[in-house]
Amino acid sequence: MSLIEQYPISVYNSLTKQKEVFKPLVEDRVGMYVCGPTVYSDVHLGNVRTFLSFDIVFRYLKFLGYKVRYVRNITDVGHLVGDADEGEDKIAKKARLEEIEPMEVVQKYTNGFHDVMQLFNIQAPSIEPTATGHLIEQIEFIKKIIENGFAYEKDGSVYFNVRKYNEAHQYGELSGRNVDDMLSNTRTLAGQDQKADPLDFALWKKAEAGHLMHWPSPWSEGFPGWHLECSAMSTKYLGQSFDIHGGGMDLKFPHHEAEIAQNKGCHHAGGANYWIHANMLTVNGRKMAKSEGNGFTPEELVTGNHKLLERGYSPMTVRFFMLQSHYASTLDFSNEALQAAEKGFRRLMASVQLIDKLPAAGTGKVSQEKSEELKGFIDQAMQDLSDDFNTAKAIASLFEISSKVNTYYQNPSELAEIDAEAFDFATTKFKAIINDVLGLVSETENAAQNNVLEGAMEVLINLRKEAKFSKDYALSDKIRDDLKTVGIQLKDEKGGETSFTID
RNA sequence: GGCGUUGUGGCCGAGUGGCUAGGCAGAGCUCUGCAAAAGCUCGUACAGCGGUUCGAAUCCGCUCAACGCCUCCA
Repeated sequence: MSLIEQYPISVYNSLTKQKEVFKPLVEDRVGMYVCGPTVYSDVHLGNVRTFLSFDIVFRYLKFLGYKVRYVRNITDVGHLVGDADEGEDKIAKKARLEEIEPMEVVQKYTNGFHDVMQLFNIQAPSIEPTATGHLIEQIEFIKKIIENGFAYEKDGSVYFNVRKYNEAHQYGELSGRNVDDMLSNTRTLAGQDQKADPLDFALWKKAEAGHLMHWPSPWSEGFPGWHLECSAMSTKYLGQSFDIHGGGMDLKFPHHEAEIAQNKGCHHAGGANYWIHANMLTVNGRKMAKSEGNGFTPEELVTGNHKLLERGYSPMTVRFFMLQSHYASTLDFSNEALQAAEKGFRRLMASVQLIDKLPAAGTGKVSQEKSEELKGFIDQAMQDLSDDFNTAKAIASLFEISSKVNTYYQNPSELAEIDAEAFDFATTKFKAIINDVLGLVSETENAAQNNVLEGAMEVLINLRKEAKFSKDYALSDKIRDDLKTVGIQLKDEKGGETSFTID
């Protein structure tokens, strides 16, 4: 029985607003599209959370044995600069500010984005298409929507006709809005722009004089609308219908709503069967966002160089911290919470490393009950992961195994009662879930594996042993305390051996 | 105003109609020359008010509080 059959996934589908059993269109294969970053500034921690959430989905699907094509775009055409800025391309604006080529901005922040993804051990998608690389596809997409009568041209720009679309389909099916409500809400705001209706949105926009990024099209020299790229690229790489579409909660409306409308307006299929939305990272209860001034870059996070940070936190600590909550819940950041996560993470990883130091299992009278209990934690963790990717719950089971491992180390007679096969199964899966699914890796291993350091530590440990042997506790304690102040913790083990860990 | 979400013990955070979430912090004990680490034990939490039910933190209603999105326009 394959893992896919053994642990069927259920997922909360934003489109139907209920938890559903996940069934891909093609057996054992999954197509997933996630809205990527707009590369006009550094990503902050809130962005990281979204991409981490889908990293888990990606990793877990693969872990179960699915073949996954994961497409995550790079938005390099640029959207509107928020707040006060008046209708100017985000990237063009930034470019003029820094007096460099728009594509230079794009390259710089794309590189930066990749660095951040790597820092947090977030895997690269299968395909990472750019909007500027798919102008032709987008233009063709618009042509079809016009042909189908759901879009119109006005002065070189093309707009999606929401009202017309709504006659044949349902605009607002994802976000739970209806056209009439929206119309009555905006009647007073309807400006004198080119749109025939305030609800309409741009598919193609004619470039104003001085606009830096523009391309030729049948309608004008201009650029594509900001919802379009995802429709065009998901269709190209995953097909008109595919399995999963993900993104941040804040993209649900209007972005994803428009995407569905464009898809149906073009080829009648709405795109993804399952929509997954990751929730926001908050700081003191407020969404982390540039405009709030409460976002920090990964660099600030690691160094602790930010007014909200008491000190630095390692990337894996942050990753673990985020995985301790469910992706669909808001997660509130605080120094206290991060410090708690740091300790918990270390505890978990310490037990992973302890497994290799354990004696053989099953050397005594084997208890089936205890052996099954151990395997049960793995089973539970898998079930939890299959239950809407509940990493928080799965981690609870992992800590149970962690405790068991510690017990076995301290009391080998307990391990003697565990069936060797069961032990091997549980510990192998334990490591695999931590490393492959949760993407957590030890941050101390490399330092500890340094040969020179190992040698020096052996010298110190032996010196201390001699001091202890001659009951010179003042000296032995000094060695230990002084090492502690430089970040090395000595531990006197059961058998008289001494080990060390690096903070 | 519309749509959606949330409110859990000192902190962070899972959660199912009845059975211990888990992590961190705190208390006690064990081990230890002393530490550290680890193990064991402990707190009986679920915004408020009603209702459904044999039984609800978990279902329904109301109230309060908080948060997110809302056609801007490129």
